[in-house]
Amino acid sequence: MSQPSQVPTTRRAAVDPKECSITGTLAAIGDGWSVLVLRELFYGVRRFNDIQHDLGISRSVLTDRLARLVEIGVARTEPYQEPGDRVRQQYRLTRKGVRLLPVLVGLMEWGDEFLSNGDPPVVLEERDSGEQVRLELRSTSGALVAPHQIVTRARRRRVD
Amino acid sequence: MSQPSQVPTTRRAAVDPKECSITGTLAAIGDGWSVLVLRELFYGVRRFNDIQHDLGISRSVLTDRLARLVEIGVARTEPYQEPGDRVRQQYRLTRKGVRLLPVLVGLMEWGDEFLSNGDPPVVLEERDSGEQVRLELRSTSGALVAPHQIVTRARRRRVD
DNA sequence: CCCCTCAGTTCGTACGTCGAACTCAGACCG
DNA sequence: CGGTCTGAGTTCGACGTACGAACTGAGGGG
Repeated sequence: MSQPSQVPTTRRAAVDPKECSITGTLAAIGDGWSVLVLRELFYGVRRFNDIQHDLGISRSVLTDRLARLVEIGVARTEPYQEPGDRVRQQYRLTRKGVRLLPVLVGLMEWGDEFLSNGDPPVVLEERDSGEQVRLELRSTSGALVAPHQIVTRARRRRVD
Repeated sequence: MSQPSQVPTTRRAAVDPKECSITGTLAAIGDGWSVLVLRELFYGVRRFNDIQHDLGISRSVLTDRLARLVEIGVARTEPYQEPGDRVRQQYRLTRKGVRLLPVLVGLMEWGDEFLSNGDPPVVLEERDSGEQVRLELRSTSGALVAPHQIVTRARRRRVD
């Protein structure tokens, strides 16, 4: 630690707030509807009307969000054809979108703990084993880390 | 799986979208500014003006967000007194707020990977060991789980 | 007594979101 | 060939929320 262990009232962050990836990620998908659209895509809902129905989102906003998600490479369109119907487009997560899953899981676990009284409405399981999947903070040595044991450090530090 | 292994175009989610903790969590803290305020609190920035300065958020919105975070129990006020100044209030995370850390870490790691080209501006370390901390999806047996190996299952299933 | 700082509050403007209605393309029906 | 259905958007006016800038209020210092 660069500071003595008494931490009465820090004035500024040790980290330049501009240089934090959280800001960028939020700018990309931080809007509440985008996250819910991503959740739908992860759940396997891929069609415009189905997503719109599930979320109760306005169609214009859904159009905008889907376009944005495609634009930033988190989702992609894919043609499909129902028998006896014309070709239409559906939406699927890309690898880049799948990588957002930990965020969704984090939101879910927090809600499970504090909003659903530990009775999760939805559980995540590993496809093959059927074992439950959870999110964990671990150090490089593989040990579990409690949140309050974590400190931040700027890689490219700026001198104010 | 309840469906055959060909998954051409699912129509609806296997999970009732209303019964997902993601919705509730987003309703609580899903607004973009709330997340950034939480980040500031996690970084150790505790004072109104400092947060406002760092984020460039409007003062009225910051007042509102801090009040909401306190109301839902994610942050709390705490008096402090600078020498030769009167007592003022600052804001700190509660345990409930600290439990949101995995969400913040998830956002950060995604941004590190896709927005900063793998060159993270900020790293998380375990306080004592100095080892880097990462977020991992693991099954109950402790094995790492790849995102695409995960399936969802509703605990209280509704019959449509 | 005036001025300073910090922590908000107030206010008018501007932008985002909403529901409802409309458009468009293709397939089917008779 | 005309009418209708469906999915996927687009358009539009009303409303709500966020914004910056200015103001308030409490206490300390010169």
